[in-house]
Amino acid sequence: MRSSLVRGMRDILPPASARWREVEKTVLGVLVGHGYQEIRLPLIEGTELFQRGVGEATDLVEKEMYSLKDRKGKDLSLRPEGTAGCVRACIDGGLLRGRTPRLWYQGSMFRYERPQKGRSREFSQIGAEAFGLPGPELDFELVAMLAQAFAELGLGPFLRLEINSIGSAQDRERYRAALVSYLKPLVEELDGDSRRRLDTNPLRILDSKAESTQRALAHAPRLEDFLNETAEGHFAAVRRMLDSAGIEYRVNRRLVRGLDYYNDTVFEWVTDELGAQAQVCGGGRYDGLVALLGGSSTPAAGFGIGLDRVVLLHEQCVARDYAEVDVQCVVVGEEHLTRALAVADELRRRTGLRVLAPAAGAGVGSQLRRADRSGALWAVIVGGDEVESGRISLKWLRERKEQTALTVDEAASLLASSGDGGC
RNA sequence: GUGGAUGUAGCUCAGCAGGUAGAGCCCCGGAUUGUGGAUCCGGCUGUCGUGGGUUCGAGCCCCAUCAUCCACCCCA
Repeated sequence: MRSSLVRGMRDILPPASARWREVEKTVLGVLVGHGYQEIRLPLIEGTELFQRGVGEATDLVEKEMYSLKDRKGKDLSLRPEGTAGCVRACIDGGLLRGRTPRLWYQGSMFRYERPQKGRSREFSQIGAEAFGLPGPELDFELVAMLAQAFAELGLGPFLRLEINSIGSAQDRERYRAALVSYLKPLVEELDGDSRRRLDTNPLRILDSKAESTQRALAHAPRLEDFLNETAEGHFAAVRRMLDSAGIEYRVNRRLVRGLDYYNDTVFEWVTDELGAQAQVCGGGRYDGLVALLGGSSTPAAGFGIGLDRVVLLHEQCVARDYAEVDVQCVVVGEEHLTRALAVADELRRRTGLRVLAPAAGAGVGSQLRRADRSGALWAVIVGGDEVESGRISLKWLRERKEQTALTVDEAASLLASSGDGGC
């Protein structure tokens, strides 16, 4: 019996992997350019980290975690998101003492959900988290980096930024009470999920898609009326900065996050191109989380980018041909294989290009056909004529140029001035 | 977790009152014995998702199962 891929997992094969590389490189370039440093985190954490950090009542913790017991019975979980683990690591590593680290990480997250396009059980995120900065300029910085990254990827026209402020925990507590007492008499009109949430997580009712629920919410109290002055001022400042930077956004007063740790500014990037899996990025401020997880009270904010969805969108919206190599070395006659290998090696070292070694045993025609298909820009031919004259033949595969005989040295400097080595 | 659709070659798909599998693309070779892309010629490729059942006979019918997709849900 042939073994098969586990449900909800996915392989990323070439050439799709090249696209992943490009997306990752672009996003990370922006983060690094803003002074964010890499932090590497474990895939497994104690289950209670997520229960406390993300929130007991969230769907994520309630029913989507890959949880297991190790051999001594300790409760562990594969990370379903990155923020809690990052905060834990910062506390453990003493990173927050008198410093304001800006960090990025990338890697797999795991959630046990029904798989769909854009939603697999293992998925990849790039996350950024910044600590110790209470001001609105951090919220702005995070959003601005995302706007830049998405623009560089050519995805600007397909994405929309939505932002909101959900105030402090106290604000939400007061609002929650008001919302519940407003909805209680209307219970009959709510959909099943929303009814359950009335007790567990009433704010999530706000972004229910059920029509009857949205009707029932028509005259509900509004969260923005419950925000304290500081939260109002903070949100206004963030918006001013976005305005003056020319970053477009929509204030969505119904936007609430599914994870409990957020406060004040929250945001999402959404697209209409991916069906139901519309959200490609989400984030916000979480000033209370560090203290909640046992560190000293530290303001913080961050985001997570759903890379699978961004890559999917990129695939749909940005045409690309990813070449496998830059130069294909072609050998004519097996007796010249050693020479050809040496040429390939020298070109590799001198140019930094991707140079594919020659395949002995195949005819010149088929070697060139493969070179053509691989997307290589050049073929370098080594055979009897070349060995005799002490040169190689350089052939342009994508341009109308005459094939020329050059010394390896000349070829190397010519090639070095073009191309960037692929990845 | 709920509801629905779909699984045939590497890819896109055809196949029919149930009679034992086909096309295009791809790939390989040749025309052109040291030159790719176009054209022409030839060739290779299948547990018909898996297991069971009905039948003389199942890709097609029935049951189960697995996977994918869509919506719900959930989030990134």
